[in-house]
Amino acid sequence: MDARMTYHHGNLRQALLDRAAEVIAEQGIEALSLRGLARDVGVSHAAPARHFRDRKALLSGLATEGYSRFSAYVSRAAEQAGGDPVARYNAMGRSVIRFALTHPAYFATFNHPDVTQAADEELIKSHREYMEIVLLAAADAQAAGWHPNMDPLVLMAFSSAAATGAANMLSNRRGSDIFEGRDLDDLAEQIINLVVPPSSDLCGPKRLNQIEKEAEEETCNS
Amino acid sequence: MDARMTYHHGNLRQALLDRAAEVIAEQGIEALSLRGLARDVGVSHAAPARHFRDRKALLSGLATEGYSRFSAYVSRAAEQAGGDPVARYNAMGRSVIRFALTHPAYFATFNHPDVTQAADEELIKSHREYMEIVLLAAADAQAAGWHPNMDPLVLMAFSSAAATGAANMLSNRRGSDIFEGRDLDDLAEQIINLVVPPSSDLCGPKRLNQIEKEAEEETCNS
DNA sequence: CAACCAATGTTGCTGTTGACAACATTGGCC
DNA sequence: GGCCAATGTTGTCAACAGCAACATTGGTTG
Repeated sequence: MDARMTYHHGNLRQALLDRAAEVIAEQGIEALSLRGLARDVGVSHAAPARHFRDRKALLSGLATEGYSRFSAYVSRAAEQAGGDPVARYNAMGRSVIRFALTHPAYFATFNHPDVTQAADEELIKSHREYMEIVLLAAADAQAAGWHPNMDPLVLMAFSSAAATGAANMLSNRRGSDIFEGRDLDDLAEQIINLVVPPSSDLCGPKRLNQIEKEAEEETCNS
Repeated sequence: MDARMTYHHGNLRQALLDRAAEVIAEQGIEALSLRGLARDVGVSHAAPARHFRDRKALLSGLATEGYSRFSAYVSRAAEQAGGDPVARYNAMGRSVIRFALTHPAYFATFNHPDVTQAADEELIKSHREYMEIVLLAAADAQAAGWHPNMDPLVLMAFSSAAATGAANMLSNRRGSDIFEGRDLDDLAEQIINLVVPPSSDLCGPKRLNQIEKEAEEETCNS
């Protein structure tokens, strides 16, 4: 009843993005239509075109916003994890899955064909910023003893693939899958622990002495 | 000019699936329409409805067929890898990525929201069969020394997530991503080697003695 | 202050698509 | 020979994307 009464909406672009996130979370990404959004926001059917050329552009905008939030979310998880770079990287991995489960709408856009095929400059930039955050963190973890001899880019690719793959698997559950009855958070933690051992008790040259001293059990495998 | 002349097509269902795979590979999954397929196959616009209730059902059918091929493809890769269960599992991981790159149409359906949200019985069965193949192979690799103390289901989830995540990442490349100029096959191999060490030189209790004997370098980390 | 104008929103139109209903053709089966 | 289930066709409707022509607004500038 406030801004809606005026001819100009005031912040239509953001209103469309917000409503789009709601619709996706409620009814899935295929149920999204520009005209539907226009109706929901209380605006004529062609108004969205001033802000988003077409459906792809809207999804792309949503993905751009999503990557910003994703970056912030993952960075915050890293900060809260303390000082050990390996523990931080582990926490980042877990946060990827948590983000996918708590913000399914944004996460759904990341892999949507409409978004991945036609990416505009802004989206590419947003995505690259995210990847660079992860790459730096991977390099830090490496410097602290995680796979010391690997190419950091490969390490980043591996861990990103595992984390987003797990996030997909756990959020897109099919009707009767094998994970029936499992605790998702617990499963996620175990998976990420296989990607990045949670603390710095790594199985590598730098740590072999330490391992030998221990009870010869599950330093690397449990 | 052969079967098309008769009133009944003869094998419309399969013709639609085949053409759909072509269209997706050429123009992407969003460009797919039932009416377009009907035109391409030379049949009236409502004929496909006899075989696929709606677009989702078509994609679901394609995914079902895709999982069958996927299972066969991955199983074949395992067979060709020889007898060592760990090497076999590694080969299966690489084959997942190869499948995604060589059969993008089928792979694209696996993660499509229309397919993941409404899965029919057949699709669920087809998907489960694939997962069970992988689960058995994971258990074999485990018995041969790969992460001996972990829950096999978690191991399967981890490696599947990593492999399909990597497949997604490498097939859905955005415009200017970090992997510019890299050899995809090489990247894929390195990633999978981080998931499952290629041969049985594992980093685990059973192998610690062996590690100690070696030159204290990259048994686990390179 | 008045005219202008760029940004934004509206109305109306066209073509495509999905979904449905009524009808036609075919081939197998009794 | 007739029945009938499976399959394909024609016709129709509503929703949508995309476009064009027009309307309203607020800020800018002479």
